[in-house]
Amino acid sequence: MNQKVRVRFAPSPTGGLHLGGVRTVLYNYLFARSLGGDFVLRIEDTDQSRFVPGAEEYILQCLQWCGLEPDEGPQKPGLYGPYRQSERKALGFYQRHAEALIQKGHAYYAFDTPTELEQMRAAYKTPENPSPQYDHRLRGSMKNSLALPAEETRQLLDAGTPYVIRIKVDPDETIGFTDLIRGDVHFNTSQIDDKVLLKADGMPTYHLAVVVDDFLMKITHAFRGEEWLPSAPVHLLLWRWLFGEENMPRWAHLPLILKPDGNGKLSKRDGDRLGFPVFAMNWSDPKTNELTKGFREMGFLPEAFVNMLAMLGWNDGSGREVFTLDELVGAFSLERVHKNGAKFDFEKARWFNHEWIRKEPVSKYKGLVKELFQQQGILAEGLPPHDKQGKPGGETVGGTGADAGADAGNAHGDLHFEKVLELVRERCTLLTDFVPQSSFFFKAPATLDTASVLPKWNEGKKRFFAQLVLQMELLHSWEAETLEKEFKEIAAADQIKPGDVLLPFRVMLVGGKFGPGVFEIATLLGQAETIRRIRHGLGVFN
RNA sequence: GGCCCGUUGGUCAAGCGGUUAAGACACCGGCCUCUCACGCCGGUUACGCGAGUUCGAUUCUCGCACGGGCUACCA
Repeated sequence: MNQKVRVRFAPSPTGGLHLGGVRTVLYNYLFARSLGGDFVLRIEDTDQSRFVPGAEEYILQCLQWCGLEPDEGPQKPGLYGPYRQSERKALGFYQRHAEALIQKGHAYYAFDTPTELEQMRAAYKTPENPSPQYDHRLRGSMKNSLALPAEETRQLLDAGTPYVIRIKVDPDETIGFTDLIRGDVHFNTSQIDDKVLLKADGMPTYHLAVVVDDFLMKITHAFRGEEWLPSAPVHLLLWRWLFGEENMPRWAHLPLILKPDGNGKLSKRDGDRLGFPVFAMNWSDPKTNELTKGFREMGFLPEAFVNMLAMLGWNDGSGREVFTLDELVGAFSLERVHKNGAKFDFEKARWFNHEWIRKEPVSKYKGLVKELFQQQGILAEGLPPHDKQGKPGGETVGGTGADAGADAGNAHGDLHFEKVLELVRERCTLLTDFVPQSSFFFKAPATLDTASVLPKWNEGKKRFFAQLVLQMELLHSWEAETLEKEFKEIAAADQIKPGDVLLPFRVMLVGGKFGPGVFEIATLLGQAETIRRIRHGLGVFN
């Protein structure tokens, strides 16, 4: 009754970790945390043909990135190991239970070869029944221990003939269970086929493994995608015969995440096609070397990714959308999980990220942004950027302004770097946006948007900027307010509307028509660099 | 084909017998403004269809339609 809540995420190590997979983890996690339960990671590597090296480590890294780390798993064994099904198979966990089912008359040996199965399907296929099943109707005419004389079965077994073990589902019974999300669900056993439980290689299929492992690992609540609903009756039967239906975990079949356009469930292909990630992190297939982009590398904050996923199929009813993981733990309830699938909307995902970039302290992600700058060659570790550009040492202004502070590699530079991020963050949707939005702070623009300036460029403006440079050089304080005041005074003296020279000023500093307020920019740029850029701009425009 | 699940604006969704049917994203106007963004104001767009139950159905029931999932020695 009052047993401890235990949930599990049981992925197959076959490739990248899909959005839907992460959401399943998330709901598992939220449910377990909110009830003080355990969250277990179990690796379902029973299909050798689909096993991909590195996939397990990758999954773990994804969970770490998302902040959804399991309490137990292959790398953190608890009392219910091992946590890889291949290892559990080696211990005979599954074979034993499959045999037990045969003893009880609920399973049987089947010797049909893959070719024979194909032949059967071809032979019985009709327009009304396009996919004939190996079931109570057909098993009598197949090669199995139910149809064959006992003697022949023994001989086949003794001869080492490859076999599988199939569940024996008897017809005409209605079985059902109460799904935590969907309510009562019923099935008629006449529709259920004799699924393979143990494969010829001795590995269990998902059906046997999930039941045996959930029992052995004392799983109390099992979440999985809706695509599993049709096989739930098989699992229910297995529970009934093996461990008792009353011990079966409560099931919760989660709605699917669908393609944004058209219909069907979201696949990696859709992401490639529509230009957005589907995997949590970059995944490169070891066989094909094909690289698939992940949300992380695309510039998403894990907090935003998780938040977005949580809202895809659940909400707290209040209209609130932005939640931290801890807040989600507090607010989450299975009753409010939707039944219907949701089309994935990348725009909305971007919006969540934007919210999080604005919400989090920049210190939380400045390291990531710094890396992006370094990748682009805009910032080098430990080197003041302007020096790196080969400015003559003598020209370096000691102690004042941006030059001394632009080095993001030391404490002082760090502060400057944070100020820059602070200034541009609200126009960044993805972390990668910081590069185009603020690289001009560290590297003078390579080209200036002359098209926006030249048509209206004249002698008056030329004079104004020459005057501005002179005045700036005399300034002892370098703050946005005084700058703006100075700027406007010169304009007034020259009978120029400030609005007319603001845009050229901006273009000189950043290269184009974008960015935060010009005086804020100039402040962070520093006196020397600002003057330098104005001079350069004058050279270009004249 | 069969079985199962689902169906509120373009998308995510609130609603749980009586509402002018929330809100968010997107979109379209406007304001703010040195640019871009933010912010603010405003706008377009929805209960799949048909029966029933009821004084009254978006809400309950049943059909239909549509969408989705499954139908492997894959998970």
